[in-house]
Amino acid sequence: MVKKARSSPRREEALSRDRIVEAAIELLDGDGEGSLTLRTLSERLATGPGAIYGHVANKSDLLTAACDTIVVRAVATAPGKTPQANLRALALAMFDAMDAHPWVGSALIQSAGQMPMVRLLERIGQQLRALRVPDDAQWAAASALLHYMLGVGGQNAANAQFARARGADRSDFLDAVAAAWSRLDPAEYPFARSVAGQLRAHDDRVDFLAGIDLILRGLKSPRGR
Amino acid sequence: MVKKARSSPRREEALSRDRIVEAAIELLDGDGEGSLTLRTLSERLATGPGAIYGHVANKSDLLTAACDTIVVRAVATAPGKTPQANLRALALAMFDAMDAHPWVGSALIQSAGQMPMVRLLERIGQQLRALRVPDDAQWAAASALLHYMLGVGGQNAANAQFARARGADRSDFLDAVAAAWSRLDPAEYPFARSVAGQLRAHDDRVDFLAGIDLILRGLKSPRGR
DNA sequence: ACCTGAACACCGTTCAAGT
DNA sequence: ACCTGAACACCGTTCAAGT
Repeated sequence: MVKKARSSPRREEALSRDRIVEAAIELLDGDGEGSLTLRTLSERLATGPGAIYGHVANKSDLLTAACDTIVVRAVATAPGKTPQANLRALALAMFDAMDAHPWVGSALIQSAGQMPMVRLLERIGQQLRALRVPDDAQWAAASALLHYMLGVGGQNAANAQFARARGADRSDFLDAVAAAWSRLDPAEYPFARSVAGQLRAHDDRVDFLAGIDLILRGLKSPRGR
Repeated sequence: MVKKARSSPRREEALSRDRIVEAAIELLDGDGEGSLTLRTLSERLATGPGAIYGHVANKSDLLTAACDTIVVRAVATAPGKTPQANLRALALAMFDAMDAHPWVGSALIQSAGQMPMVRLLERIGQQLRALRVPDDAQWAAASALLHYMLGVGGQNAANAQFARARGADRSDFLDAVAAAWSRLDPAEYPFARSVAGQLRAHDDRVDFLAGIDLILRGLKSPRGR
């Protein structure tokens, strides 16, 4: 927790991309998305802001690299017995990663078409092949699963940042949302109001998996109207 | 296209929240997410940056309000014959809105728990009730549909911004992504590589609807393993 | 009461100067 | 070759001063 104890914290190890990314993850995990600044980062690395650009193209590249580090760990789950089990395990691993590192959700969305997203898409696609999903249905299925995960992750990240900005924790945030939804016009917002009361009781992790299962069920049922 | 023709462009109409939001939308649509600045906005409104804070709490509030304006229009679709038809129409209206205004996707994700998102959730929930989805399954279904839409929208927004940053259009961007995916290790990324070639041929709108239909199919099929 | 716009406290990024 | 850190061109936001 001590921030600058030593007056001349000369670096022992040389600056490297890995060390920079690692420090960025620590910053993001510790104090949220807003705390990652080229200045705070270079301070933590005991260097100047310019030095970082020797190893990283720009801030966006850095964020994608940090995100990729987390995703690599998350998708490296032990293979299960069935493709369904693998998909569920992958989904839960990603949920847990995005829950532990709330900034990953938004970084993942921002990294459209780049490595972290491709890793995820690849794992999903491979399990769909193992599930013997027809070739012409694989893309739609993979895309649905991927975008669903991205949506949940992005929303999770927004919630976390919103709560942090108000100095509140997740629980206070949910209370505030539930209260706001309860104040909506009953004639116009019956569903939101009915859901508001249950908002607090829900387990996001269970809900997330229920969404995955819903999509997987759709995959097994016959196509066409 | 002329930016400052008159030297003293005195405002005719008084400043109002609506006029500010309207100008913000024009800026966002015209030059992308990065172009919305309190300074550019106040310039366009022929006032100082401070004046805007009399009608809008902060930039985040402004972005949410702009997003809400678009969402209100999009969800106001004529009722169809069946709940399924309504859900598909709602999904397509949202896709078209997020396609025409690429910044809406990220604004929607950022506005966690606030009006634009609630409007969407409410429309989805009402159709699920009409579909006679059991009470205890409504939340999971609504959440899956909502998060899927958010994921696609967010990804769309990221693509658009990425392409704009490179001065490329959507087509160039897709070419670059397809080329990058084709360069991946065939042993490790068979799925991404197989999909890379088709990337250009896909119609995002059709794919989006396919995802919605996949979730709806899952809803109709029996639960449990 | 509302607007104005200079000022504050930041950003990401660059690049001459150092080692 | 690599690091340093001042400097540049911006941000969102505030607030004394004006009307």
